[in-house]
Amino acid sequence: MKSTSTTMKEMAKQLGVSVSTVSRALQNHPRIGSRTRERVHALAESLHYFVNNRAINFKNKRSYNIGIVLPYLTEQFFSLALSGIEESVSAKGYRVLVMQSKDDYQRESDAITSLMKHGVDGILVSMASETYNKKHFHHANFPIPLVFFDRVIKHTPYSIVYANMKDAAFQVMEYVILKGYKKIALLNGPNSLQATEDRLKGYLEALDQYQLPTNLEYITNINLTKEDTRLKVQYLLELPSPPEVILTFHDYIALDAMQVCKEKGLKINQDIFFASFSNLSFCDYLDTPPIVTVEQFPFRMGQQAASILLNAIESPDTYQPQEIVIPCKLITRG
Amino acid sequence: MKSTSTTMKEMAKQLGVSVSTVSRALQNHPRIGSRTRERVHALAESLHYFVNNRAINFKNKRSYNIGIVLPYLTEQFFSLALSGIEESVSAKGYRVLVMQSKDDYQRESDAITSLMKHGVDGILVSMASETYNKKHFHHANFPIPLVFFDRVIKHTPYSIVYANMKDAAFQVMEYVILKGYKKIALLNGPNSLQATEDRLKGYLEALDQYQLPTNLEYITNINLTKEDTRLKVQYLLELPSPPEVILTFHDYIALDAMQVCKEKGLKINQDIFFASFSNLSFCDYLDTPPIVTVEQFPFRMGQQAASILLNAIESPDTYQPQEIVIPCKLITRG
DNA sequence: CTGTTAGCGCATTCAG
DNA sequence: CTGAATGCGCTAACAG
Repeated sequence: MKSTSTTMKEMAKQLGVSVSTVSRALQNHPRIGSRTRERVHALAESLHYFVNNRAINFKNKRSYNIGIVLPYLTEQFFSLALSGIEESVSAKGYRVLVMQSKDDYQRESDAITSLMKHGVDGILVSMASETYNKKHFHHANFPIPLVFFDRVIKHTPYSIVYANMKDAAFQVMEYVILKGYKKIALLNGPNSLQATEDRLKGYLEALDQYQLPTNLEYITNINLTKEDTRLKVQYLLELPSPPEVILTFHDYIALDAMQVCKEKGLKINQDIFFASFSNLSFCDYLDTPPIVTVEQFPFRMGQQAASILLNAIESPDTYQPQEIVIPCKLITRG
Repeated sequence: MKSTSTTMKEMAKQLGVSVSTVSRALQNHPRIGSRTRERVHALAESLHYFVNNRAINFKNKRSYNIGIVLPYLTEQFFSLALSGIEESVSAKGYRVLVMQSKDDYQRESDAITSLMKHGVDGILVSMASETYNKKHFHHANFPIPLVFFDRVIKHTPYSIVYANMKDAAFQVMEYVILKGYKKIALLNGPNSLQATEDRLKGYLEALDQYQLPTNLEYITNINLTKEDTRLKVQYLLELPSPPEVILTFHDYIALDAMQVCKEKGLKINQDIFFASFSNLSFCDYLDTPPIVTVEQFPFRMGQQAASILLNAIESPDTYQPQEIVIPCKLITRG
């Protein structure tokens, strides 16, 4: 008894009128007899009729669905961004289709294809860290608009929204250097990410500007897994001259790195210090948080990206891909 | 130049064949000339043709979209559950449409309506705390299957998946009582939630079983906002005989409650203790975490709920609403 | 092996 | 004021 939903057709039949009459009655079209309108409405009510928006959208080649592809829903940064996106688009009558790439190229590519075939009106992407090949985006842009946020590709025909991480990295370093530390390691992300490059640039620029030596042993990359973090922190701690401060890719990494240090008997914010990015809310509850971090405003970033995408969807003729750089805010603790 | 995507119709015209031939060629139908098939595939390739799945789904009255309505994407519990849902359904070719109710009745009701009209294949809901009226769910069940998770309504025709919070509350209390504490307050959630009632039952049962007096002053409800938490914690601390332990609705609340205590000069896990629910990952990084909490397995809960829903969608004839109670696991610290 | 027809649910011409 | 016809993109039953 797969009770299928009521259609206009059935109602038309029951009332002995045409489908177009039912359609007009339902949308309170001016040129409809009030008598007929009443009858249609009454029947619709009793049959619990509700429109099949998919039919309408299908006809209009619109879905009012926005696709989102991001690495992990469980990372606070992304769930905040998603929340901003959802808030923005739902206010304009759109819905959000989320897919996780889990930092995997194939999953990301499949997700994009799936969204395209399904006919979303636009796509928002924060790239997987393992995405070196960017082909899967290129066939996606037409005819569906695509906007990158946070993990973006620069110099492409797409709009991008991201935080100025080079500047942020510089500021963080500046803060640490002015605190008097000289041996500062960088636990950076994977090289496939623009954000990794930007952090490195800011890091190097700060060392340069404050005339500190660049020690290549202090610069290391991780693939964002816990295991790799552990490995690289151990490596740093076992250097002949271990760092005083570790600048980590973001707060999650800092937390795991801290664990490793604690296991080695080091006291955080005493024997070793951390600087970081992201300003995740739970750091406020820590007794030994990173001494400095960066607020990247993921919620706002999501809203911005969504707003650009909606604009691209609703005014395709005047739309020009744009690049929005969100300034970061330094958060210092002691 | 709103470049609309290529259709089979166009390709058929270009090749001088019928649309059905193109359709068959594309899906490698057995009864098609290999010559024709090649030509069609070649053209499809060069035109970057991809199927419009919406047309197919529309025809088949399926969307392969699952709607999710939950309070907040930013709460770790829900993002974990969503992650489990996304993982389960995407493995079976479904996509996930998320909407946040923000614990608001109207938003929740609108979300459900929007999803229904849009024609999702099924809906997963974790109820808004302000949802007292349950009407909006009832018209939703036909013809779309609906499954509640975590914040469920018992005794309804819907499937429900939830953690056994009464049992969990009892176990937490038992642990606290056996530690020797007698003055235990309950900072419970809003009464609209089943989980609130369950926690209260477990709390009372434990007091009863261990023959401790029930002090009504120790039992208080909050609406899950930071402000209300602050208010109620202050109330508890100002009682003539303040509690030694506060059992909070979940870890987020515990964190905020701890802040209030710290501001009053109390030392956590010394002057006052906390017990809680949820076992959020960041608590592992705290120096003074709740002494006991409950792992509710939100990821698995999401998976379970998704699997029941998919089953309801794919085998509607044999589907029977079911009630899955996920056992919790006590996490003790110190 | 291939073309013709019908239809999914609806809005929208165009005719009365 | 209302009905008939058309089409959105595609598949499938029915004919050849």
